[in-house]
Amino acid sequence: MDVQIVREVSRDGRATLAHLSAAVGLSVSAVQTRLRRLEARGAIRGYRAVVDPDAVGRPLAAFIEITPLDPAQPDNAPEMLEHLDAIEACHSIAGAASYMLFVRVAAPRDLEVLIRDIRQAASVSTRTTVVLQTFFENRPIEPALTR
Amino acid sequence: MDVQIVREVSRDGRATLAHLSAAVGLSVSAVQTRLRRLEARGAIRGYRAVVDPDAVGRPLAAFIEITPLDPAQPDNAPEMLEHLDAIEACHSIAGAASYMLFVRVAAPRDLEVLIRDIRQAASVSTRTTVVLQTFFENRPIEPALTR
DNA sequence: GTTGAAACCGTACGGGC
DNA sequence: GCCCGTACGGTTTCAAC
Repeated sequence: MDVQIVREVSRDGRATLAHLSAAVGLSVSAVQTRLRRLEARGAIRGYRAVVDPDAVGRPLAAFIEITPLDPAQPDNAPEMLEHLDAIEACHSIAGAASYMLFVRVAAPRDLEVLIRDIRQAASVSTRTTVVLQTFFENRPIEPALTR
Repeated sequence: MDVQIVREVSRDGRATLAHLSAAVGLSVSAVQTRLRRLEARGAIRGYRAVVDPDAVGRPLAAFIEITPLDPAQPDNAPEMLEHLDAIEACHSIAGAASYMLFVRVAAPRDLEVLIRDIRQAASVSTRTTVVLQTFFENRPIEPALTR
């Protein structure tokens, strides 16, 4: 039941309780209680408008792999990079590099500036892969069937 | 003005028109007109609940780079892969590989199955990088300052 | 862009299972 | 514990300006 609510609200974040109620076959009140609980437990972290990057002046996306220059140093790259608003995501990864970033900028020269900022802010080397075309992204997460 | 509305609604996708109206200093109706126009023009593509991947049984994320086995063949990998709901994003990239995927699964063995499915569906070789920890992701896109 | 009125929705509360 | 129904205040909608 909760799974179905999550699915609906992750497809349409502005769906009304009445609509959700119709979709899952519960009363509005019951849906509201479940939704509030899902939000309180952190299963639903919030709601976002999905924005077209081109429309807000960030048509160029890239992946940036990051490797600390001195592996002996304590490494707090994520905190050092958080203030750069071009960085949309930051993961630590298994592999040659330590972190994988996903970034969006307006133009190639902004990417150059960003890479320089990243290197300076976190004392790291970088390896950048430019995105040529995005076929799809941010697809709603389907609750996994396997338990 | 539109920029400010986009920023607000991308931080809180369920913000009411009344709240947006207060935030940008326009009447509720004016905000509604602008919001409808932004949606119609595709600047706002939709609204999503931000779901905790752990809570829906997909705690394991990975990047998968994809290279066609036969570069001479016409390549329609994205269409071939669209039906796999573990794939959250699919970009074509500049670099050694042709595509970069971002995927979420329940456990390592599901990743194994997924990689096999991808290889078969699209006749490609893959290179997978497991995500160890996500510091942040899906941060709201700030409209770029530079024009 | 604005105002205003009607329809709709979110919320809290009472009660039943 | 979970669910439903109702009533009220806030919200969305759409007309006229």
